[in-house]
Amino acid sequence: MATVYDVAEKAGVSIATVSRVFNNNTVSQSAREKVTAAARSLGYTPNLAARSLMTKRTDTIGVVLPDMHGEFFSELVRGIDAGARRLGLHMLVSCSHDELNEMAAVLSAMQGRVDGVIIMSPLIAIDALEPHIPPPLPAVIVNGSGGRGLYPEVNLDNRAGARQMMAHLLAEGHRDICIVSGPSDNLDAEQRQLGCVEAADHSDCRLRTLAGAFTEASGYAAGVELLAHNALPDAVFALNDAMAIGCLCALAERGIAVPEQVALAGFDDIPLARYLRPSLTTVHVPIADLGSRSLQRLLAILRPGAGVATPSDVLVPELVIRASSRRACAAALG
Amino acid sequence: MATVYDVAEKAGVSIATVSRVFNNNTVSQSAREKVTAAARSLGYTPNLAARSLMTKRTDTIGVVLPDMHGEFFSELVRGIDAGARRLGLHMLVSCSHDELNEMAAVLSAMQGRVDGVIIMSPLIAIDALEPHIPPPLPAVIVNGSGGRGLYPEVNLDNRAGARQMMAHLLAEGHRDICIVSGPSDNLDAEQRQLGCVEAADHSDCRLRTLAGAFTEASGYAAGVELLAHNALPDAVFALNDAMAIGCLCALAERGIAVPEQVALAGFDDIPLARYLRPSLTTVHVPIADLGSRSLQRLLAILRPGAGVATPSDVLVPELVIRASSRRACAAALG
DNA sequence: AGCGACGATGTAAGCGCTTACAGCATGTCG
DNA sequence: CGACATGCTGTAAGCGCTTACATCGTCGCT
Repeated sequence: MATVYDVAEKAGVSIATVSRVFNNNTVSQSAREKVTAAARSLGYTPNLAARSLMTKRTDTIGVVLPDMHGEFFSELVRGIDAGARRLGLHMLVSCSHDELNEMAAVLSAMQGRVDGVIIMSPLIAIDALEPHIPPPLPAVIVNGSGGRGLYPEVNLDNRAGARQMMAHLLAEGHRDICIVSGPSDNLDAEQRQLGCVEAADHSDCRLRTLAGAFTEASGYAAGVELLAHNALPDAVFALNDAMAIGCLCALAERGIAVPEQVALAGFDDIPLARYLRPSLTTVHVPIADLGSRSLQRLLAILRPGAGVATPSDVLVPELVIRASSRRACAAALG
Repeated sequence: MATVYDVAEKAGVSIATVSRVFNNNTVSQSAREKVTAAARSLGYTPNLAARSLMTKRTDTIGVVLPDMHGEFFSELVRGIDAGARRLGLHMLVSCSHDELNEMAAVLSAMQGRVDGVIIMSPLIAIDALEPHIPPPLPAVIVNGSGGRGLYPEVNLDNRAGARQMMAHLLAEGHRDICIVSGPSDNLDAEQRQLGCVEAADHSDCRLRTLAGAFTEASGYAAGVELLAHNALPDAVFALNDAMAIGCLCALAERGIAVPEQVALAGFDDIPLARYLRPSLTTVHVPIADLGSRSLQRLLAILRPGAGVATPSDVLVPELVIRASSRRACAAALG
């Protein structure tokens, strides 16, 4: 590998001039041309380790995810990557951390490799995680509430989304609503459930809960359970789309018509929600936005003054009404 | 930030000894204890830039993807990450490169940041890409055929998968089969189509093709098209699951029963394929395996001798027969 | 003509680390 | 008892780069 010395010699200048050319400092036009020509002919690329040894920067940001299953995470990464590339930043990704120690290990291993990290931790409470974030490491928490304000957060208003959906279901005339919950330790799930309860409390509706785990399989199981007890609600609100799909499958298998006999709703608005039969009423989560927004936040720390801080840290999801929740005539008349 | 000097001073040893402790070289027990104690109390972490300046290693591998849409890529990344973490490697990810220049730029930007790269390039022919891979950068190509053997490849046998599915459809008695193709420049799509044609050539079946783009929307459009011409085939084979879902939606909307009136099959076996109504017959692609296998290949280059080379570079997908392709009675009797 | 200002360039000092080499006790053997 | 292998440890030389500082024309000005 060629070094600054090789380029300098070939171009007939000093190494400082070579360095200046690659760092856009003041260099005469003639010198710049000689250096770039020499560099090209030698196939020179600056050694990044040496550079970051001097500059203390890595131009890389870390992304720590609990998992990589499903479209949610890939969308998030996409959102971050898009912004990062525009800024000339790289992205160090690590997933599959459902456990505190593992998360802490990854975080400390990232130290020195990244200028900052974006952490998504719906399973691990932030206040438990905070002590494990190496102090010199700038961090932004995405979609994980419960922090003590040590790190900026970018959150999705899961609660508001759930309330919106409940309002919609109530407006459609449903009074016996069953929610399929998420994993007990998942903060998104918790917030969504809270929103449901809040909405129900302000109404005259009956709210039941069936345990789920944010997977298709658990949604399917919930659907089976629902039918076994022979007490179909007016509407089923699965707290994510994957479970709604599973549930829909169970209902369809047993000949229950959606939305005629029971309305169904999900949460997330994954791309294929609209292609289900019936198309799925759900809450649209701007996942990629969540990613790009958290990157902006991180950047506001890394390059103070450069980027304007985003106005808000809370993204409000949007109700998407499709066929699966259309007013069931029978329920409306009864 | 503390350095080796600080730790050495506090522990009363030389910096060489400190370094040895952190690199598992021969150090007396007593020295090791003094150093680890000093390091802990100072919160010392080795500076990775300085280390890789000496060692020429980054302990990081690059992953270059064309995109991050859908579950395919996230699964792939998951497969790679799992292996990488076990080996103490980090993962630099970059996505959204549907264009040669962009890909080349990312590749050259990764040089010096990674010890090797895994490149997935279904859109860009490998022989066009190869000249843009910096020569000193070890690389493995995953799922992109057409290379000249300069780099190891890990491929999925798309053709065999398609042939299997065709054999199944033929065995079910279908003789008028319509395939919904993928994007014209996508190599996976190309191979799958080739497999279909091969299988059809060895049979007495009629094969039609409708253009698709690997998206739900294009599958939906294909379904609409199919019905517009009023000439329903015996079976529709969408060359990926997303299109099968879109197609199913279009058929269902117009009251066409699957599989009674027309059989339907997909390719990929994305997690929710089994939860569709009817559940989708498809070709199971071991995506995470593709990822971990390519990592093994890369490792075989990076640490020669350490890992046993994998026996094969070609993964054969597996037919998964579900409800959507069950023999249509009418067709069987007719 | 002589002054300071200024822009381009070179020199050299590290950044924090690994590692070849040398040094220095030990213990072992002829 | 000297020669020699053995096991730890320290010294010092870089890895390839950025950048403070010094140098050196050149120019505009009085």
